Amino acid sequence: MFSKACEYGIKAMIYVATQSLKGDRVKIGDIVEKVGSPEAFTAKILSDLVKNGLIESLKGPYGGFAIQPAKMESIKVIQIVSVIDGDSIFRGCGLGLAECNALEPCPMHSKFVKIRSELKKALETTSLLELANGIKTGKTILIR
Amino acid sequence: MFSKACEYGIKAMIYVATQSLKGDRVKIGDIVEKVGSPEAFTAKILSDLVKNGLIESLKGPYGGFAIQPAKMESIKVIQIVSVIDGDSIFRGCGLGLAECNALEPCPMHSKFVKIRSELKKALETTSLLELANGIKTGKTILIR
DNA sequence: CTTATTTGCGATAAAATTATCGGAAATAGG
DNA sequence: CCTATTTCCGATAATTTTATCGCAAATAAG
Repeated sequence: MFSKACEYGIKAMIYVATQSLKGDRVKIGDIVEKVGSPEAFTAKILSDLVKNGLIESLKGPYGGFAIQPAKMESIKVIQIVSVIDGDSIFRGCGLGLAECNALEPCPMHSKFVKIRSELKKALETTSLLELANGIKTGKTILIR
Repeated sequence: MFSKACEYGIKAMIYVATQSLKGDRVKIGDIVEKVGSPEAFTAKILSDLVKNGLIESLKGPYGGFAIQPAKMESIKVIQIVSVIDGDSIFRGCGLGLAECNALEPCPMHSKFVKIRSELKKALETTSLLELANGIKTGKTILIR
């Protein structure tokens, strides 16, 4: 469904959020330990998310990554996915046609329309805060 | 969503089905022209589908690929997908956890459960005959 | 200003996916 | 049998994705 990069990015964002809720900045080594992802690769992805304003970073000692708690409610999963994987999951054709719409649909089009819109809706309505709270309360996990 | 290999495989199966409904065998060159996929790669995929009994092939002159019309109703898209991409779309965790279930869920688990089961259901209930008929009647297209 | 720390970034490498090539095996027809 | 045709199959190549490495840039603290 998502690329590895996207999976890592979402999980990293969630972990940083849980620590930012406690007022802690986190460094990359910390993140990858808690998320189970490769360090340099994850750093690249986070760098991308920084550029897109979804997370902030600070270099040097006492530096690391953080997300302002006030923003966590408004940051939705779809934004993270869009930055890393683009919008092909929602917009692209399930069978790879260059163009595919109700007028000239691929054979699976009608079957996919509903599923895609539900996926999009789920990602649009799920906030980072909600996901971070799941981890905080121990209801969900980031690694296994 | 699906791999390129899977997209090609599904479209090739649909095209072969439309021709088999007319009693025609089709060769690989014919298929890739109608489906817009690379020849040798598509041949590999079809070979895989032959091994798994979803389509039959015949070598030599007047040979090619065919699907018995009587089987088209019982061949569901999920079988094609399973042969080519496996079942990770239905069974795997959306965030890549090795194990992820209602007891120890990833943060997105509850959001994905419904979408995945609907996707699975759609693929389970969509038959090759149905898709081939869409092409036959001109309601859907395979290439663009 | 110097040092230690940490992200940023470009180059590179490894692995997976997608794609091509050449020839072997099968088969229909003359 | 011989030939033409077509799938099958192993090797290889190209591309994309995933991952690593080394060093530059920034920054906090003494």
